[in-house]
Amino acid sequence: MPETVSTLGADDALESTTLASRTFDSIKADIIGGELEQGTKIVESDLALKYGISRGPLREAIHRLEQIKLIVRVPHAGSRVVTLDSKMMQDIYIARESLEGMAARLAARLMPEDEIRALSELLDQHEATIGKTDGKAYFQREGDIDFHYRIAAASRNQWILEHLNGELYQLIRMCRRQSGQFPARAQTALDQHRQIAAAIARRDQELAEILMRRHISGAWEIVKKILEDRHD
Amino acid sequence: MPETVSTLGADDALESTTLASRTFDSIKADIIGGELEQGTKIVESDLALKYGISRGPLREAIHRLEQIKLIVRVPHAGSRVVTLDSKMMQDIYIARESLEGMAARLAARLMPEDEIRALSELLDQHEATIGKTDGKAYFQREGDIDFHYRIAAASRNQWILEHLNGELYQLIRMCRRQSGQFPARAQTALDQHRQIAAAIARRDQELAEILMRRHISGAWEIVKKILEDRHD
DNA sequence: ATAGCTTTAATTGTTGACAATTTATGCCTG
DNA sequence: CAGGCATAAATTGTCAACAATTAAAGCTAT
Repeated sequence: MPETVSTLGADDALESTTLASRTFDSIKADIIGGELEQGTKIVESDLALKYGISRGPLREAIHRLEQIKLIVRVPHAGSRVVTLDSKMMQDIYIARESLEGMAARLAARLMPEDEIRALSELLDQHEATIGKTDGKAYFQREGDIDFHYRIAAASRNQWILEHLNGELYQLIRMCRRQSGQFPARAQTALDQHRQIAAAIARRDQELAEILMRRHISGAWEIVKKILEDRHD
Repeated sequence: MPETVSTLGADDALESTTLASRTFDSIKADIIGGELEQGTKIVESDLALKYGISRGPLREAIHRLEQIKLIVRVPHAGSRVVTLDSKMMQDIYIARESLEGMAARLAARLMPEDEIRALSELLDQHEATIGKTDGKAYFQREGDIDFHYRIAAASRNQWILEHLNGELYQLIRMCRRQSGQFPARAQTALDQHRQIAAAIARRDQELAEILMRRHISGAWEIVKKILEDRHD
């Protein structure tokens, strides 16, 4: 089992510096993991008790979760776990298409050769994983995010990186959990990843951006279809 | 003096529902306006006293300002007003180019006819303003943001709209204040706005996106040059 | 005189109590 | 019996005191 989750940098830091920060991570994990179901009412006193802290830091955690759009909050009324409807998912995928397309363009210009090599090796690992596990969904997905994360990081654009990694990828994880498994797409995705990596290696900015955008909008079309089929 | 600031939706709500929210708006205005200079150390007790509230809501305001990147905060050490260096500005303009390009594409697809007409009338007002005031900088700038805001809104993409309006436009305002005036560009910008509006009216998604991206990357080139000339 | 350690002050993180607002309950009236 | 007003409960917003951590000042030793 290859250790491809190393560069993720999201679920680390459980031993963080502050109570609010740790609680933020915990709740985030609970929401993404599904322990806290979508639409659940968040009651500050209850959660404070549950996580064994006082309401102060908990409020801070909630506010940060609101910024990430994992929680919606109406003043004086309370907050609930976000419920992802089709429209919101579409908005997220479109924003991601735009930002990651630009990231791929920048990566083609700026990614150093050794990182490009490492990216290629990562895709080799993915191919091996697909062969072995017949597309065991979980690792595929984390591997997919790992690929996208590396390109975002290679853009050397702090704003884009933070918003992809801190916000959009979390929501994408939730979208995927909601729309269930689609292991058939594993090989297709890998092929597209290879093409994108090749464009970056060739320093073809234009193509890298186009391929990335096509890759993501394609992913959205799949998710969209699944959601439509379900609601009939 | 035409009232073109109506659709802005940013500096409104001084009579908001909660203390933290009002304070957030006040501090934000003070930072953008320059009363709180870049790099200023933020001391919670001092600010709480200055704004006449307790540290609780003030902390919430600070955290929100941190999310918007108007304040940088290191745990246990304190927070300062952000200092915009050239790299950060570039990151912001690039992110904006990506997102607004996509917004323009979506607007070309989705903007209703009456909004397109209103957009055109807005540009007429801008032209009149340029003629009358010989490019009085302030109104030009707010007018410019007004134009861009309408397109972002027309994208009907909540994520993009919130992040442009809530985060990037504020930072752009700071960038502009820092790089000083350049009234010569007023007519150029207006021409480009006209072309973008025309592409949207023609429902030409591809062209609308390309023109918007060119418009913004051009704006960055100007700002960049000013910053370089200054530091020599 | 300076480098490094110790002690002190300033600032942030956390807590529990209090005030304001909203939502739910129940009573009264038409 | 239904609708609306008044009251009560629950929940969020705000405050001021306390604990923990970091930055600064002062001191000693080389």
